[in-house]
Amino acid sequence: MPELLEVEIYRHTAVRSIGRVVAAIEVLDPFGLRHGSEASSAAAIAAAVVGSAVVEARRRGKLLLLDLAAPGAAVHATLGIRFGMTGRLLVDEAAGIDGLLYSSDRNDPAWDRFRLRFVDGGSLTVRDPRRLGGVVLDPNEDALGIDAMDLTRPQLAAAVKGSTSAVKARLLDQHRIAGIGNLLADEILWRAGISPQAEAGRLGPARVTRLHEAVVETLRELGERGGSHLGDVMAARRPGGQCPRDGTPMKCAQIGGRTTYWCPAHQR
DNA sequence: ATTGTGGCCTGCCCGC
DNA sequence: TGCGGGCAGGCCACAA
Repeated sequence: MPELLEVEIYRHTAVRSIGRVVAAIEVLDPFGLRHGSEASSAAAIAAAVVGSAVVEARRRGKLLLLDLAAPGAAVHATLGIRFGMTGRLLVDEAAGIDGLLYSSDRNDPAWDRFRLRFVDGGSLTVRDPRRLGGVVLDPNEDALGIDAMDLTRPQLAAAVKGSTSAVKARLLDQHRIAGIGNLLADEILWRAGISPQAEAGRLGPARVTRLHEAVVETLRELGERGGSHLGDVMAARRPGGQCPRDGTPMKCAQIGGRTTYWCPAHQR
């Protein structure tokens, strides 16, 4: 569920854990510890974090990063948290985001997958029904591209240059630009008036500029509104939906492996 | 190297 | 009411 905007909210929530020493970890599920080549064991995570304090809460794309240091010492470990499609973050049992769109308002403690217990009695919890998220010790942050919040026009131009794939697939490629998910991609392309199917490498300078402006504007505006699901095109992302700009029936197809909606009239 | 595909997981909604 | 199918805001391993 979370795209960059939601993970940024989680980061703000995680700031409340700064300065607090970890007493123990709880792995309530094999959650995430199976995750790919970067998988970490519960024992390795415990050894790295117990007795240390969270000193910084950072974010790169959709990856939340908690830096840990022993009292008076330098950072020696970083805990990376991925939220998959349905993960939430709770600190001291308060959810970072309430009333999520993607599923019901249920918010069941049975879905708790990972927890840091602090010596002050509080906690930081990852709650993830579908278990598509994960926790990794010292993740390779540079495997992710530039954070979409910091994206410059030249960086966007470099990200699409020479690619034969659909522009939407490029926007979703976390190795090049980190943080844009399926809903943000559809909103950005709708605002830019660019078809998600357009070949990335064939976008001219004017279209790259428009796309960059749409990225900046979309992140700012939807950030102010409070989430990736609050875009103008969201209501039209359904069978029978009509473009909010010109009333044209929206098209729907799988692009970049994800369900995509766009307006065939004004997105070219 | 790039690009596309299948699969991982579970909850929810729709139609029968 | 119960059940099956399809869908979901992500990402990884794998194949061509």
